[in-house]
Amino acid sequence: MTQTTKDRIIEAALETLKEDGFAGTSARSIAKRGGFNQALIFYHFGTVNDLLLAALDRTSDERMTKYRERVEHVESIDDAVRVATELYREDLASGHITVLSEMIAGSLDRPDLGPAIVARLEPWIELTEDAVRNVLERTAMSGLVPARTVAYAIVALYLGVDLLSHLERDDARAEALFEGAARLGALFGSVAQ
Amino acid sequence: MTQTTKDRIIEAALETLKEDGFAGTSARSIAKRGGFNQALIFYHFGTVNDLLLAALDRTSDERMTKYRERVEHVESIDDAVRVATELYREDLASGHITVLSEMIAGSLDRPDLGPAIVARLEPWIELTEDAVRNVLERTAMSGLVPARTVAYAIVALYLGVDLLSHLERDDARAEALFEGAARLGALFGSVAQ
Amino acid sequence: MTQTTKDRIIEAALETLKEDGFAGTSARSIAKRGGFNQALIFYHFGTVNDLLLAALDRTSDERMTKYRERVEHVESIDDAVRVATELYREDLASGHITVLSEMIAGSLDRPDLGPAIVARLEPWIELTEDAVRNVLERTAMSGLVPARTVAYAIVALYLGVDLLSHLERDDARAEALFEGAARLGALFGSVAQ
Amino acid sequence: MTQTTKDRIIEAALETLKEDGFAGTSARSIAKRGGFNQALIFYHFGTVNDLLLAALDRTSDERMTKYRERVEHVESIDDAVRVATELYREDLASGHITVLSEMIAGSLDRPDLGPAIVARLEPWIELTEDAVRNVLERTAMSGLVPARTVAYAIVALYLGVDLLSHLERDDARAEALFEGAARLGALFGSVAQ
DNA sequence: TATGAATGAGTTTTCATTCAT
DNA sequence: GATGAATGAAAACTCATTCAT
Repeated sequence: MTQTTKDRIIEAALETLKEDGFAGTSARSIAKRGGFNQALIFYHFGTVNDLLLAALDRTSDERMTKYRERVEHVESIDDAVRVATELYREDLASGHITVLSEMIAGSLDRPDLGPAIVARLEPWIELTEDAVRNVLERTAMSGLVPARTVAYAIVALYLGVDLLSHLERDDARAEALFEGAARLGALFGSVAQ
Repeated sequence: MTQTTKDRIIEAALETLKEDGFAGTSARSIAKRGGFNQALIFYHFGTVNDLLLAALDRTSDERMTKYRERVEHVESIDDAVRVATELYREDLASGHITVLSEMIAGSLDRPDLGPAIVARLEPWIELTEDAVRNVLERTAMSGLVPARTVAYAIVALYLGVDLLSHLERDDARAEALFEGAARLGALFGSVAQ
Repeated sequence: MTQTTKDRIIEAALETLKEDGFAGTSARSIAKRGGFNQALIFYHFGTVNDLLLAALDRTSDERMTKYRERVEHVESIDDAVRVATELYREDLASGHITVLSEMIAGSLDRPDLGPAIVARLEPWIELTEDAVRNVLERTAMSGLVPARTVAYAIVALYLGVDLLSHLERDDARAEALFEGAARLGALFGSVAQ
Repeated sequence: MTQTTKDRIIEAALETLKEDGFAGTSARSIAKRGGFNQALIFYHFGTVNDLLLAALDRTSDERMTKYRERVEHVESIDDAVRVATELYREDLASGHITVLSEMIAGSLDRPDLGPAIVARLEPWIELTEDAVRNVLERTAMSGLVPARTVAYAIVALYLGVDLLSHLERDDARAEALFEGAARLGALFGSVAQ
């Protein structure tokens, strides 16, 4: 299947976001990287913002599919930690984390982008909520704490870890965190079951 | 005591950061808000970056003092959650959260700011580590998981929550999270002691 | 043939260089004189430096063509002095001298411009060297002094005279110098042949 | 004898001119190098321009004294070339050439500096004229060409060589020129006497 | 669809100079 | 004499966006 122009533009935007960061991602830099005319961006997407959102949607959709597949089969805390670790590593390798961090960070103070980003975060919280509910029910821990709040905490934690790894340009601490979580998960698992 | 010009500039920078966000914080906008000449910033701070870092240091120092006082007396999980909640609310009210979020987010892809921010984050992780170690020791849970990793997770979570609240311009979810933590804390407290 | 925008910009730059001097030649002043937007300069030339060099190349190329034509037929010292005088007068009238002087002077302590200027001077030294060699050979004076050194001296002298005329805003002394050269040339010519 | 503040400022200006070039010589950079307050420049010299001229006068006066001593005893073309070569080398070593070049180049298009520079050049032309006349008379060549014009040519040549050496950051060609002059001088000397 | 050209508003930073103390 | 603070104007350059073709 031939790649449409819109696709080419979105891909150039994603690459630019990964390589140059949000601040380095301008109509000019995207067009240069993609080898097309600046104006094409405005023809196809109207504004740079809209292109950026489309690009975020692109990676998010891809990742969301993968996440759904895996999360469905999570049954225990052990499972949950293992799957989360795997997905995190994939996110990191694919650059999805970079794009997400850059977009969130870059959108913080842009009234035109912020709300759109928030909306795009919601499905992730819901997905996480499903998984949390799954685990809580099976481990007879439901009722202790609302699944929604736990999900929110997990997403917030994920986001914070992303930002910090990104800032430090080092994910050693994130890895240590996942390891710690694995150990705790094992412990709780044995207690809770 | 009369306020020095440097103070006035720092305060204008903080206000601008709070009101207009990182992207809206330029030499021009700061000077306009503070009612002084743009060039004065460069006279006193050399670069905009340096002013921004000085401003961040200013709020951070103030908060750090408060945090230290309170964290010292934390002895139980209950304590820890209660103090964290209080401090979070103060952070929110004072605007410190806004400034911190904006600075971290804005610095993500600025090679000149990023490392400086990372360095400024370290004392917070250490402070948290002390508190965590305190609690772990007193609740006979040390050894389960390294205090440093827990501290890192807490700071990352705090950061993530800040960013999300900031993005949503609503802290209801953060409040729910603290409430949930209080409940969990109570539960664990009774178990662990 | 219609004039391209690049041409318009180059011409505005040359005019500004002639009227306002190197120090007075900024993106703003060029754009104002040419009646176009400042940003157009950066769109077409990337930097002000590059525009300035393009402008210098423009006049230099024009003059170089003329010089080559005339220098080819130089056979005697008389010829040489006569042609040099004519060319100098044309240079003066066309403003080429002004542009050259301004660019050289202005580039003295600009590490980004200096080397580019030096490179652009070389062809002129070579052209002069050819002419000098021509004359030396025909007048049986070769061997006395290296043609290259004489060429260097002539270019340096030309440059010095340009600067001084420019500084004084008066070329009477330059004219006197050419007259003196003519007289000397006649004398030497009769001796050397 | 203690050094006056004016002296300190002038020296700082000269050093800055030598190290940073004309464009790098601002009130701020001079003050920084000299370790005094910017405003002191304006207190003592009124404007930066006036300080620069005072600095030029300082080196020029020093060199002029030296030149006069040596030029007085010039009697032959050989002498003239030898003395000129020595003085040039001293000028180069002392940095006087740098200051002179920078000032002339920098003043080209500044209506406030240009004329002042021209005035300061005149004594040098006169000094050269004396030397030329000396030599011409003793070598029975007077009448061939006006001493004044020859002097003008020599000064222009000197200036051109300075600028070119300065631009190239290499004085090899200037040295070659002096050598060539020495050879020619020897030849002419033998013919003319 | 696509593009090269064009623009107005914005950025950080540096400048010579002034002024109150 | 000397200084720290302050200022208005200017510099080069980048931005998202528009427009005619």
